[in-house]
This record gives sequence, structure tokens and C-alpha cells, in this order.
Amino acid sequence: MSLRHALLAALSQGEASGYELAKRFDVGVAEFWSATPQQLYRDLERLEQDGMVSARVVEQSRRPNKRVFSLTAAGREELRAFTRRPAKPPAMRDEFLVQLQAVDLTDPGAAVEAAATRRERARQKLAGYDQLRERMLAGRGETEFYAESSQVGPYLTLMAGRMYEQLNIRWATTVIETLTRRGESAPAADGE
Amino acid sequence: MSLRHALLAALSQGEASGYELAKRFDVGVAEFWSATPQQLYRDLERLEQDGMVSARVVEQSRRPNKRVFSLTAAGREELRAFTRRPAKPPAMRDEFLVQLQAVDLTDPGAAVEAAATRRERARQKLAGYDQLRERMLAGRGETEFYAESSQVGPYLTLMAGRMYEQLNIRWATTVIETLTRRGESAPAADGE
DNA sequence: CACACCTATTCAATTTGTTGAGTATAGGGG
DNA sequence: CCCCTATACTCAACAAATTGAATAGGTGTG
Repeated sequence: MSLRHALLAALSQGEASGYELAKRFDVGVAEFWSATPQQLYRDLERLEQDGMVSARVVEQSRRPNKRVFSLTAAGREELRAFTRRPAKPPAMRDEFLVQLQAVDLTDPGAAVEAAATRRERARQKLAGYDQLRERMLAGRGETEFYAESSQVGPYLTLMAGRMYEQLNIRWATTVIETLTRRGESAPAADGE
Repeated sequence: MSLRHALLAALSQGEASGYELAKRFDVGVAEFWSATPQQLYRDLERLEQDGMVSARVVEQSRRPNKRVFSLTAAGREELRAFTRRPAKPPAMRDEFLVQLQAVDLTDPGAAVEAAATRRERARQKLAGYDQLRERMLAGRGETEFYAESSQVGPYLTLMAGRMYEQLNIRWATTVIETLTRRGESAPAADGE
């Protein structure tokens, strides 16, 4: 229901095209909301019909033209109203945790590999977030930044993303160690 | 798509009724997958049709009868196959992060309250997880547990849940502090 | 003894989300 | 010059999730 609001929030940081938003949602904003390009285009369409965003075609010479969306007054008002409503508790969908839940009835090798993949992914996302953080801070310390900037919101959500990926790295490491140690002491057994 | 597998994984820890699973998914298993009761009942139905689980009616004297589901051999095999496939990257849906992203164009008071709510919720979930952990460890140390138990999977996912709630507490605290400090130095302004 | 609340589940309608393909232009490498 | 990749979208079909209500017996409270 509130991909719409996630879009409005993303656009509150400045106008963007559907394609740009798609990349942000696929890569970056996945910190707090995930969606496929098709969803974004569809919902942008609807937001436009509802007068929450307005589109403007930007002619480009060396690439296809694009439609750039920005918030309207109504959109900004809707977003404000949304921020005043209590938020639903966060929802997670994590296949790896499901797999791990059932690890005791399988070969743990696959889980160890999956944990390594997860850790690697987390490292890359963290690196990306760190770069973004440097850009946002622009040489300032955190305290200065908090005092000066009008972008505290994005910074705080970025920090949530960073902390989450740091957690993933630590946790994946203990998963790997635990399952590996177990695998050594009881090679291919399954049982208490 | 893989609520089915989440159900199979939950049932791999022992049989349960739809209602019991609904509570687990609402409260506990929300660590890694979230779903409403209706979804569970529907998917249990389908899993039964597909021969992945079998149902058995348990007559109860002082409450309505219930149907208790357990894994079949086919279900266990499907679960094993699932654990060997690569997992999709985790997906998050976090309304509060969306709200916070847009905090710079609103009164931060609402966000501070929401952060406090989040922190309180996290504390309660953490307390629940800690109790569950005590029960799983049953007086043993972690090292012993890892060596002895056939429940390493659930323990590791529980640890993920614990770490996640600890993160929420820490993060919500910095959000509250940051926004409060800002609110003091610039009472009701909105700008750089 | 009425009323709210808990167990335990089902039905129907609607909204969201996913998958896969298809269109079109441009730039770079071999 | 062909193919691959990137930009920038659109369409259609399907699967999954959400919302709201309904049913129905039992328990505890005032």
C-alpha cells in the first residue's frame, strides 16, 4: 500500500525519472523498501493521475527522452499526512533465514555458501553506503552536519542501512563459523 | 512466493495448527517472514493438496477442534530442495524509514514519537527472544549447545532476530537524540 | 446473563507484487 | 556491421498479499 509513499518520499529529495527511481529502489533504497521497475512505473502513473506528482518530458539528444517526476503541492501534503500517521511494523522477507531455519535436516554446506554470499553482498552494499555517506557529509563532521543540513532524514535512513549491513556481516560470520565447526566435529550426521 | 517454504520450515520444528502458526508468524517468526492468518490458512490448504503436509483433526473439549499440520516425506524433500537453491536477497518494507526519509519537510515531533514506539517494540521483541533463547539453551553454554543440539538452525535465526532488535534499539536512540537536539537549536524551522 | 475476548477457521473482494516479454535509441568493441 | 550493453520505458498475465467480515463454541468479568 505504501510504495506510493515511498515514491513520494524519494521524490522529496528532488525530481527523478522512473528509470532513475528504479535504480535507486533496486540498489540503494532497498535499505527500506523494495520494488521492481514495473511497480514504480505503474504507481508513478497513478500518482500522476491523482495529482500527487507532475511529469515533465526532458528531451535528450544522445539518449531516449525521459519523463521526470516531481512532487506537487498535493503530493507534499499527502506525504506530510503520511508521516503523521503511525507506521506499520516493518515486514521482512528473508529466504536465507527460512533456509537456515531448516538447516538441521540438510547438508549444512549449502547454508555455509549462502551465508558467504550474503556476507559478500552486505560488504558491497556497505561500501556503497559509505561512499554515499562521505558525499552527504561533504567533509563535515556528524555534529556539524546535523546542525547544518536539511537532509537529516536521508542521512538517518542511510545509517539504518549501514548498521543493517554491518549486522549482516557479523551475523553471517558467526553462521559460517558455527556451521563449519559443527561440520568438522560431526562430518555428515544429522541428529542429537 | 515462498511463504510455502516458510511454512514448511516452521513445520520442520514440529507439527502445528494454522492458528498456532498464525501466532508464530505474527509475533515470533516475523524475524524472517511476515504473513497474515488468511495467507497461512490458504497456503496450508494448498500445501495439503500438493501432498507437502498432512492434516489431522484434534478434538478438543474446552475449545474448538483444530487441524494440526505436519510435514510429509514429500514436504521434507521439497524443503531440502529449497535449501539448496540460492536465496533471493532479503526484502524489507519499513514504513517508518519512509517517514523518516521525509522528516525534513515535516515537524520532527511525530518522528521522535514514532522512533520511541519503534524502540519500545524492539525491546519487547528482544525480551521475548531472550526468553526463547534461555529455553533453547536449557542451561547449556553456547558452545555445548552447538555441539549437542539438532536445533542449530532455529537458534541461528533467533540470533539474527536478537541482533536485529538490538540494532533497532541503538538506532532508534540515535534518531531520537538527533532529532531532539535539532529541535532544540532550531525550534520549528525548516531549512538549511 | 450480557458482553467482551480468546480459540480456530473460512470466504470474498480488492490491491499489490512478480514475471516475462517487447519497443526504441544510442554508444562501444571486435 | 553486428552484437552487446545501457537508457528509458510499456504491456499483459498471473500470483500473492491485504482487508474486512462472518461463523461458532468457550471463558471470564461485572
